[in-house]
Amino acid sequence: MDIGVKKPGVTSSQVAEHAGVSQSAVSRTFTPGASISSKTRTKVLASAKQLGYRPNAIARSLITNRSRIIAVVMAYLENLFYPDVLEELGRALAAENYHLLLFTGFMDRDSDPVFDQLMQYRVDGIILASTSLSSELSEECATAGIPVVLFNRTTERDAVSSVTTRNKEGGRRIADFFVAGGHKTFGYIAGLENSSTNRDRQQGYVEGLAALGFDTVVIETGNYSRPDAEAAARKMFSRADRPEALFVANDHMAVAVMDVARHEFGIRIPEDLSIVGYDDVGPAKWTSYGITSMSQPVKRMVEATVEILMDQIASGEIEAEHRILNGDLFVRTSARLPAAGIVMRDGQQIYRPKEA
Amino acid sequence: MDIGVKKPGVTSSQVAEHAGVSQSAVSRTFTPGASISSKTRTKVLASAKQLGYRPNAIARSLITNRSRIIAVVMAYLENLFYPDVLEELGRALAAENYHLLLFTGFMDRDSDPVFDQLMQYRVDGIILASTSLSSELSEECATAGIPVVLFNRTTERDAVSSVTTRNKEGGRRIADFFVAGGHKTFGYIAGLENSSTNRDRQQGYVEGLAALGFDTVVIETGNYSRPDAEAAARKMFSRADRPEALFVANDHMAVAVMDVARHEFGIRIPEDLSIVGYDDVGPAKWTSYGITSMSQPVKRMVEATVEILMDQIASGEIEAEHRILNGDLFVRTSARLPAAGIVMRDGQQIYRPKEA
DNA sequence: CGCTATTCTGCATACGTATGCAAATTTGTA
DNA sequence: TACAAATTTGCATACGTATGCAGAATAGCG
Repeated sequence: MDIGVKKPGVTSSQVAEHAGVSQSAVSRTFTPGASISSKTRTKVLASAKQLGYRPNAIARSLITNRSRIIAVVMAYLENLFYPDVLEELGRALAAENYHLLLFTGFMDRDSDPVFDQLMQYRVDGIILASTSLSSELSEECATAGIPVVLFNRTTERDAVSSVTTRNKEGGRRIADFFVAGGHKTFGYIAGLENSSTNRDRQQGYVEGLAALGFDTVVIETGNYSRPDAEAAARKMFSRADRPEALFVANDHMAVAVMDVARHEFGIRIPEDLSIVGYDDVGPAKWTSYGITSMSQPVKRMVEATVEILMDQIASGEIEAEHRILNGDLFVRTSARLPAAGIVMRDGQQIYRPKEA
Repeated sequence: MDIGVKKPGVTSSQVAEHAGVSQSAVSRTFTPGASISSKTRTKVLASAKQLGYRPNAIARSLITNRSRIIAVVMAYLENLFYPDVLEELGRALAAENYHLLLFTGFMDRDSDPVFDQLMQYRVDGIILASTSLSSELSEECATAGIPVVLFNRTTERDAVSSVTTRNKEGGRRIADFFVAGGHKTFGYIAGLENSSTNRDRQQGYVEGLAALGFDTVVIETGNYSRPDAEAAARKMFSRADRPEALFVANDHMAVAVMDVARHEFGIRIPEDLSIVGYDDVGPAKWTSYGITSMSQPVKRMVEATVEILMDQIASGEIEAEHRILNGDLFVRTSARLPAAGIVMRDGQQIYRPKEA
């Protein structure tokens, strides 16, 4: 069925003429807080409805110099953590009357074209949630004077805002948990080696173990990717010194690692091997996996992210702000339980070594 | 660190002045195919680079009446199928120099605000990939003269374009597969009852079974949601006439159903129960599940979607087009195997009852 | 070299809205 | 009723770019 050519679109001037007022009046009708009498307002609204008028956001942006668009850069969505974040971001931004321009589906490191697009649309803010290509891109954006928030990531120079959780403490808590469970040998499946999350989790874990008297940690790298994690798991489980406690840097990899352990090596979990993951994302909760996992509070992280952006947009001041939130170690069936320290909260078991 | 107030942004006029040419010349430099000598072009490009100029897409949109933005509406991203689609869409649209405005994170059925936003940004096209809120919204958009494509969904009145796979044939193939595997009793866990995918899959399945002489199919409804699917599974498995072959309307639910079957009811898969899903999405391939599943070719579906949109945008003609693609039944470990009909393709087992 | 045909260029204007300013209207008060 | 104060209104202009048009520059050709 052919509906024909694209309709021209109703303009404020047309509405003005139809309502017998000036174009300014129409504009003011649709500008909250503008000076307009309720009489003309209703008159305008009636005409607008009749003509099917909707303010042209493009034209508005041009004059206000505000696009009400936030760019979100996520290199990949394979790890369910990111779709979760995206969905929550959609909600939070919509509540603030902002919109979400998504940049995804490019694995390569050519951040320049992305940056170009961002700049061309004069986005009001940028959320960088991809683990790679953050550093250069964030520098560029900050230089351009656009508010940027790194999501679940930080950079060395902390000139750009970020929202993260206490990854180092998380790693340390997992070390505590393993040792409290009576484990003696430890392994780690690393994420992307140059990512801050991986660095912090690993450091906290290794330091935590060292503080408890365990100096050796067997390490393989899974690069936060499923195939790499499988390969890492195979190497890990083929070692003569296969550890009995294994921290996998995120749940996305932990799922793969568990599959390899059980179905390729016949390892029983948690009898032969304890596994702890990170993110507490969907599949971790599925009974087939039941992964004991450090949570990252997505909702609160998103709220903090949006809050920072809104503040910076409103004030025009780009003052780097770092929000660091707390997670909890949700205890399920993938790791041996310690004798003490497990408490209930909201019907879930979490590990709290000392009363906090 | 405070970088100060937002930079004003370099305009084409400033570049023009710096390069000693007119603003038109600058515009033409950045408009492919415009009439400009290579001499002035290089001059302009030099000045542009020096000043850090980037064309303002907002202003450009205002005059060309083309935003180069495609709106994508996805109610929820919990089912990994949709993040997959999103990632692929990101790639495909970027290749055409289009951008992706994402609307997600609203479960409620208030489609009107969404529609308002779409219209305000004068998007060049709309992709509706959420199973709910499609009908009304698509009507509205079509009336407004904006190209719309329904992704993985159709409506009764087929005035609006759509991209789907042969869901009815898929259901039928699954019926064939089950019967060929020697099953005698059959069940179905339904998706959203008013969705076209669910309707077609169910119809094909039931008709296929009937054609083979089996008239009773036990049905529970999971609404394409994980919690609902778990509840449906519990009801299904508590029945006296629990079927031995169960088609679950998508993999997202099938995973939940398998977990309930194994861990709550102690049902062995595939010894006691054969399960087949739909979508062939991530977790279906994980060894813990190994779901035999009808695939939907995401990449090709996305290509078709973008192609339709680009055609309609270029021609200005909104002629409803329906692309229906083929899927394959990927055979894994969740269902008993038939004696014949399984062939290898690209290292994967698929079910092809007759040579096609 | 002179003429025409072609390619480039700049001028002016348009896109649809927001907003400062001054005029017009309404409201409040004595 | 009369006047000041407060509110509302319309006018004009600006935002940054694209583009039709006419004139300027260049190329082509005998």
